[in-house]
Amino acid sequence: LYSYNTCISACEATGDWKLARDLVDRIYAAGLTPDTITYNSAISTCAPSGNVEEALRFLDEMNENLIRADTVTYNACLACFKYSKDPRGALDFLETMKARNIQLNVFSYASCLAALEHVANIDNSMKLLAEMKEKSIRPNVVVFNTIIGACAKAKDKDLALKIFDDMKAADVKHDEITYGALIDACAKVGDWEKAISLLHDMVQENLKPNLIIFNACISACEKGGQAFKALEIFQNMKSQGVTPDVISYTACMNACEKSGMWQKALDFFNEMKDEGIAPTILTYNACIRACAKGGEPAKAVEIFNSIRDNNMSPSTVSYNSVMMALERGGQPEKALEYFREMLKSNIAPDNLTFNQCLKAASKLQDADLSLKLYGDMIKLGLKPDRFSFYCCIETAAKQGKWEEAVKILRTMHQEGVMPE
RNA sequence: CCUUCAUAUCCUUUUC
Repeated sequence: LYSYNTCISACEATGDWKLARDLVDRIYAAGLTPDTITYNSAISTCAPSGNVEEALRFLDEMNENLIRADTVTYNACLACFKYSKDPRGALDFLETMKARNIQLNVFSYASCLAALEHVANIDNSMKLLAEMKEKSIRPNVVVFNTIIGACAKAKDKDLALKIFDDMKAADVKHDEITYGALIDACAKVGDWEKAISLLHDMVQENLKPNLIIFNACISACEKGGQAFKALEIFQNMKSQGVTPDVISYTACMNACEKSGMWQKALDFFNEMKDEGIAPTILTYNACIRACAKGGEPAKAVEIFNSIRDNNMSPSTVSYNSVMMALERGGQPEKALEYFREMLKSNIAPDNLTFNQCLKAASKLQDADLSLKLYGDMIKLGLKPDRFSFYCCIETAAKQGKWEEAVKILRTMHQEGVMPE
């Protein structure tokens, strides 16, 4: 049984819950009885894919077979919500745990906080923190780090820094991850100076900046429009023996592109390939956008096509980016061709895709097209925003159709979209 | 610290 459990545990790294399922069945087939650890491990394999259904199936199976489900079991289930379709379900599950008299611990709250990070507002996280206090469960470094991470996602840098102070006041020792989350909070609002100052702080405290820390700093400089600072950090990390990865390169490329140095962005692209680092789809997208900004639509198309040559699929953003390049290059018809190709390839268009098309329709002065696109957006459940309406109005305006323009303005009001 | 639970880093449109 110990051997089986070890194997099941190994499935977590790859998130292979099917294999875990098979191994559990084999335990029974071998005439053995799985224990709590077997199921706890099996449930954990469902976390990377956010497969809550399968996790709960394992939990039910435990109950049917009278295998005791403990706090770790329930915590493992909670962790499955993070990447599920409904991460907020973690809150309900926490209530289920209470109702079933499962003893909550710091892991329960940390898992729940991690699940909420991407979807909820920070108030929810703060409530959970308060609840821990009530229950005399002391928040640990992971709990604080997770909350700081949530502040970063919500672009609330000040709250992130305040939590950091609270953490110190509570005598909870911070670590590299704390700094990583704090620097990310600065990055998200483009405060590159604070990000770099935090980098220095951690060095002072004898915490060694790792790859993620440097990458977050590069991103902070990029967002703050400081391309040269970003490149400086890129050099610094190398001289400190930290090898840049694909994220470092992609972040640098974005920094270059944002500052108008699109050739430099492409240089990075070539350099990373020379280093034997495989680009991700995000890297390709950064390249395409650099070409778009540089007024090189042909190059953008070339790189777009090379995505498939490298056995990857263009993403929605890839299409949006290549369409942007073509539009900027004065080829709106060609941009629309890519839109059609996108639909054929079953890549889901998003709001930006449609806005891009509406912009093309405006350039082509094609009011019928813009009307059709508007209808398609609604059909697909996408919400036209101010820019979508703006394009429609512009198209009507170019054709002197003022009545049509006024009509669109009214629709806009009805839809609750505020005009500028 | 060796069978089971939680945390940080990269991409897209804005009137002229």
